[in-house]
Amino acid sequence: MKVTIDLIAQKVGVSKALVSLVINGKAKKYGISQLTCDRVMAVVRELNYKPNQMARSLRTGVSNTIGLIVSDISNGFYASMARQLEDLAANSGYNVVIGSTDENINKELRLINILRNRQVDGIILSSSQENSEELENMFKAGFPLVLIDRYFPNAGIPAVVAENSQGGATLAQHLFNQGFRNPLVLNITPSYISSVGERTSGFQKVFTDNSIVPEVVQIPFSDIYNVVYEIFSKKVKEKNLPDCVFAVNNNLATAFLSVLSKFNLAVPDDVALVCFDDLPYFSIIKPSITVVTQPLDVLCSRTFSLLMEQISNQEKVEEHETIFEPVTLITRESSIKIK
Amino acid sequence: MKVTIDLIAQKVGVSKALVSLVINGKAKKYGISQLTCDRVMAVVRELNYKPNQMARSLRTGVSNTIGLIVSDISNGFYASMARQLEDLAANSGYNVVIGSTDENINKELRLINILRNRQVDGIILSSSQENSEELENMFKAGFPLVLIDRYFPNAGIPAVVAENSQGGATLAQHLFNQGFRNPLVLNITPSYISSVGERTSGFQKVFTDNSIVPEVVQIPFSDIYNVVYEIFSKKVKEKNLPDCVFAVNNNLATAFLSVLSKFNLAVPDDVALVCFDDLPYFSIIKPSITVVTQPLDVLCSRTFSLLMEQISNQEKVEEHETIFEPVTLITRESSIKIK
DNA sequence: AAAAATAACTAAATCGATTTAGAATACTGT
DNA sequence: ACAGTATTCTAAATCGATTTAGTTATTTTT
Repeated sequence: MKVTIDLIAQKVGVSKALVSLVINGKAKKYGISQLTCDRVMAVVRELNYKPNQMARSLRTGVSNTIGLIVSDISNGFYASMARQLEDLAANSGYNVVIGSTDENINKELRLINILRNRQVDGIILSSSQENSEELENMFKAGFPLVLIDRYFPNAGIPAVVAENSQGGATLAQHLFNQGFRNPLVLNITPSYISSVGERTSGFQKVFTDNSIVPEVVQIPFSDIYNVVYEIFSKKVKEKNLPDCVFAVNNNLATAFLSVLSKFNLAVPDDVALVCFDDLPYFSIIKPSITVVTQPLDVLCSRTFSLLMEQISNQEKVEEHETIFEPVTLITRESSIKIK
Repeated sequence: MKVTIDLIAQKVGVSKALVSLVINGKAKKYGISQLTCDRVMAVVRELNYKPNQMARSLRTGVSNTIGLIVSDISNGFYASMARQLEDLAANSGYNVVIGSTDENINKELRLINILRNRQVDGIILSSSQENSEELENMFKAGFPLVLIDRYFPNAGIPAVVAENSQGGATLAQHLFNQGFRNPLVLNITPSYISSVGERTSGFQKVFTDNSIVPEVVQIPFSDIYNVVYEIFSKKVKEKNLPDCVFAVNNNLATAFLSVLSKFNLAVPDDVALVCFDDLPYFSIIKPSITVVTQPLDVLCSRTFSLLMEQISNQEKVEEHETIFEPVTLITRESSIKIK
């Protein structure tokens, strides 16, 4: 037997309107007597009544649910992001529905649609779109949306990202200072994704400013290990190894390390390594891995605030600047030149 | 301007009942003419109408959403689990709402409540409860529930778990065969959690059968690194090191490796290591780490099927046996005795 | 040609809440 | 004693779908 607001109202002998008002803390506002409040709450507790969220959402148009869409929730970076956002959301009475896109543009669009039909109050999105048209329309139409990790320059959609370009440059400068002169960039395809694109271009600029043009290879998202293996297989055969490698994310770094060990090559003696985003094991292994890290907690809390702002102030849908959060270089053994 | 079923009905010039029937594929059943169907669908497409899920759920009592509750979604194991379940769910038209409990019994109960108020159609749970009373009641009351990774013996709640005991035994036997005689078990608190409990007891049995009683230390979930550090700090001081360590999960193994390197101790020369659940880096590092792995894909698909069964057959709420999936030993360098 | 059967559709109830205008009662001041 | 004001509460509309009993028009049967 279901416990609905009608049941409560019956038991107490009042209207369900009253019960609703009491439950939603509007008793004072509507001059409901303390006695009545207490009687209602007593029954509510006795029967452990919890309002049906579907009914509530239908009426109010608010679901207290937000959507989080990322390329792959099993990826450690996004998993941590999900966790932090989950906690922030929970503190504000929100739940999180999660979707993974596999970097697939259509899957992303489909997911957005599904979540909107499910009346999520807003979406936090790490987009794999190539252009931002659809997202702009959505945002301009007043749907609460915040981009995280990846943004679209000049699209006017609120976004919170790391200073990826700066991060790439920092790593490049570090390698250059160490005396490395023959860098290879392992970049992820699709390369139009802002984060990896900017990491690469920031990296490139430092070297080209020093008259060195880094080689950049594109690795498809879906088949990292094998492609990295092929690349190094060829380079080993041609005795054409770089003296250092920049992996634009930690999956690439892991694949790279795995491939190197297959070829019995050592870091940093044979090839140095730097990468984006720390992993627990990077500081444990020998050699430990030099990285640039993003302040994930800051990214998440900024993002969540921006979303909440939009959700509460339905009117103002201003253009938003992208927020760039600074990154941190952690120098470890993998990038120290052996003399 | 919202696109509702009323709008569609108006535009086409039919009742909204008809629109609903057409949309839900019941046109034939209700003898609606092909012409009318086509006219409805044309408008539906033109206005890109998608039914409001809240309204639909309110009416039907079905939300096409399932809940996933784990201790921590940022943990790689659960993140992968989430991803696999998300994909399975998506294929069946379901969304996944995620919650993390931090191994906190009350948080878990609260989350279950919240998800149920949100009318999730069922819950997949990796429980941190000490006893299963509440969960049993829920299940017996007909709420679709499947336990994953952790179960309650004789509770009658459907569960899909790895052969943890067997896994612990396998690792123990491997270590014993390698000649290790002084094992230390790093166990997670709370230890009533079936998975880690059984890993430990399975491990212990093999050694006690060989007249060796392994030392077991309890590490609180929330502060792994520091506690492991303290333990080894003491052991190093007392020159009382074990010759091998069994970490009941990969977080413990990572912390252990980190601590060991702090003390300049080497694996496996000073202390060997085996652990439960593989990580990408375990096969890359020197030495690579011996592990027992769970067939996560099988666990997930079995779990999801069991949940779907319950969701579709509302009547039969039978007692269920726990399903145990076999685990696999991957022998690597960290457990090979140096002569 | 009246009765029965079929085809194609619709009205209205329903799910479980929220919200607002206004009803009922008691209390003031003159 | 009565209009005016508080106080406390309720009726009914509403959100956007689904579902079922029933209506209307058409065709078939006898």
